[in-house]
Amino acid sequence: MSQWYPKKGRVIFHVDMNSFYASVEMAYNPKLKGKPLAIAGNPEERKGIIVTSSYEARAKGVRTTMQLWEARRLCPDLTVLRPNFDRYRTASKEMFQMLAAITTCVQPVSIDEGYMDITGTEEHGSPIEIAENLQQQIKNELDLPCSIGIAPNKFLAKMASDMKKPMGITILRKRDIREKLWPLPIEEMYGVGEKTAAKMRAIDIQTIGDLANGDGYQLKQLFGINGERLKNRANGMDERPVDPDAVHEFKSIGSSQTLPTDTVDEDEIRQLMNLLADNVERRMKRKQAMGRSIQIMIRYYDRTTVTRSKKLHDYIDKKEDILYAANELFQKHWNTEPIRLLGITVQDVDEKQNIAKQLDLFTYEKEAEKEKLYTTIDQLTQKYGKNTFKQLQNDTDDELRTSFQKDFLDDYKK
DNA sequence: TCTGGGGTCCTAGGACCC
DNA sequence: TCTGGGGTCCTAGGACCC
Repeated sequence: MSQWYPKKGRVIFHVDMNSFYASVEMAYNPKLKGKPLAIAGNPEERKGIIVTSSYEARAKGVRTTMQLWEARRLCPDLTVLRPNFDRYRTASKEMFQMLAAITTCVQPVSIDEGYMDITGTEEHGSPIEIAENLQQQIKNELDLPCSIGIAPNKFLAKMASDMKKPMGITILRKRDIREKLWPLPIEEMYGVGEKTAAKMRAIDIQTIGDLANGDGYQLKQLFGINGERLKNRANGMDERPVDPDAVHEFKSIGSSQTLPTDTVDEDEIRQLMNLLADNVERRMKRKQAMGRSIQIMIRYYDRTTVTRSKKLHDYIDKKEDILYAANELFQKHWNTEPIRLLGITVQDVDEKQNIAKQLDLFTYEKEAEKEKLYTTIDQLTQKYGKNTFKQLQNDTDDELRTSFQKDFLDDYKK
């Protein structure tokens, strides 16, 4: 007979900073508090889009990705600041330290949000007490608002943190799903974007509840593995662990930039490629990383975008190597039409220390192999004398013969 | 006078090997 | 002697998220 165990669920937090960049600026300069504030790119260079805005600005209709001129039209007294990433990184670091003081099982997802698995941290209090204390601490010490979702898994915690902003704490248990999650329109589900939402509405899935009760076969046909996954999540199922190491396992480092105006000028293009390679090198140095694939992105005047990539023979991290590989791809694939944006990304990235380990292992294996082969050669030489190499040529053991020929035979003859 | 810049994950076809 | 099917790598593109 199988024994009945009480099901021991997890307790997951999703901590989400509210309008993070704008809030950091307000904490830095309290005179901005209570005013409509937006962080935006350079208005002179057609990159003037809203990155983040304060709740006061949102109340006037200002939205992320909106053109700056449009935001100003909706909200004439809008204060606009350029992003100050160093400031945001510093605040982010301090925030994550507060999370880490509660549990080491913290997974940063982006600069302003992260998951925590607080299962088994009862000494800090009940989940709600922990959340309330954490939220207050972030508010008191950093002057920053956040929302916290509490749930048995990552997906539900993420959805929960979205339900009450700013400064919300929301619990979303399995038994709350029907009432709190299912009525939401399908596009509010994490993982469902514009395209997927449109496709779902076309098959009459309007809410998360419709998805939860949708035809699994049809969803699989239409969306593949993602259809199954989304349906499971809509039913509150998500086994993904909170992974504190994920943040170190980054896979690519890139830089891209939109030109002030579309161009075919090769000097201008060269200058930009140079700048991008510089950015990538700097960020790779900062992360102590190297990579062995290179990708370029060309967005043309009409916004059609191509990416071209190439696997390299060696790991690279130097600007000259990045630039050389990127230029090669660019020369080969540019169709000479006016360019709007260029990007360079180094992929297959790993931390230097890991690469060193891989190389060490590789070298070690080579050495061991070599040792083994020398021993074999010695034995063969004893047996065949001068005819050893002739014997090897005729050896029917393909693997052995090619190994000898390729790597070591010449060496040994000397 | 549209739509930035940083990423991740998934799919799909062709090459190549067994 | 014209043929199966599986696995992995490489490349390109698309969807999504913040």
